[in-house]
Amino acid sequence: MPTLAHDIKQTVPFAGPEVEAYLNLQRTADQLHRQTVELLKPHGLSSTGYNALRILRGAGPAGLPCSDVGARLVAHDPDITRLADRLAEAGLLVRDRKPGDRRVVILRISQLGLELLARLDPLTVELARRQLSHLGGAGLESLIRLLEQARHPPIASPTSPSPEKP
Amino acid sequence: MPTLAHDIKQTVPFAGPEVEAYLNLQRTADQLHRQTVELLKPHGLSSTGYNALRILRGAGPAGLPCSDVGARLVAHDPDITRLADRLAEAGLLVRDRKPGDRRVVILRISQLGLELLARLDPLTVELARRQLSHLGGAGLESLIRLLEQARHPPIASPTSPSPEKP
DNA sequence: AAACGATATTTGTTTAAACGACATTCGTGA
DNA sequence: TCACGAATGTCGTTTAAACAAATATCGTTT
Repeated sequence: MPTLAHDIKQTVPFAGPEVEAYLNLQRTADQLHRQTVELLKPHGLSSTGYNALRILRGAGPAGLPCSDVGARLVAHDPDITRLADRLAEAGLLVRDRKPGDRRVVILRISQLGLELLARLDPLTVELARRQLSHLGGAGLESLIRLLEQARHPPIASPTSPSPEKP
Repeated sequence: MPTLAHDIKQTVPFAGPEVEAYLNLQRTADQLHRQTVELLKPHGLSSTGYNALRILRGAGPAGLPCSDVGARLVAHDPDITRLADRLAEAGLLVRDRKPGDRRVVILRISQLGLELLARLDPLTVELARRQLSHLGGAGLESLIRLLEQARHPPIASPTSPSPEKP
């Protein structure tokens, strides 16, 4: 008779509203993300690739170093090299060495990449609307505010253990 | 002079609140998820594995078929076989054939698995609190409600294209 | 009971993410 | 100018996710 399991069993449903919110967040994000992946798949693009191309479009013809692209991605990808490999092979971006600093590689979106984004943007915008418009204007604003707030905890980076806890 | 890119550039910042909410959702979920992955890593467990074990604990000694576990996971994993392989090899669960129906494989959490969860639960709960408690009780309830609402659009599955749009 | 379709899991293969080691280049200071 | 440390990418390898095909079992019908 494992009292361990028995004790825990009691607390299973939800260990407080924070855990419930966390699980809802992951579940919802995953569900919506999968729909985006499905939308992008027939165009031969991953969601990471799509995000990278949008970042590069935002950077304009000046392009952006690999590291900057990696830092701005929603899911920080430490391996931009291979991501850029695939996008370059598909002709969606171009790679150049930075004139002043030969360490950095500048990524620029190509005309083909711009055209692909121009085709994809209406689709992803429409998808987001189908997914979320029923929350209403006030609901969306509230959700946005709460999510931003969640990403910015008041103190002490949550990854590092609290320095004292006697 | 690519007017295509130029036109789009205007609309880049955010194509409406739904897109802004979507990106915030993905960004926030990814940030919090990575912290959970970091927390679990030293214990040799992936977040999917951790979720699967919690589902099995909730199922009790009766266990649960593979397919049921897959359906209840936050990120529906179509490949439970290999997930169960790893967890079984680590001694965290046991596999049995269902007596009445030899097609289905019943997964049961082991004593070792229960003990691991008992050690991990306080850590994940504390992490969730560090991540989200600053939203406050009202904020958390509001967030939970909005996320649940987001997962349940009023009509027409968002994955299938709307049947008519002339 | 033999055959058919449905269900549940396994297996093989491709693809991408994760992690670490390595190489190149730059800036700085002896 | 030479050496040293930091910054930036690249590459090799391990691990897991994604997808399709194959296998085994069941329930039902003929």
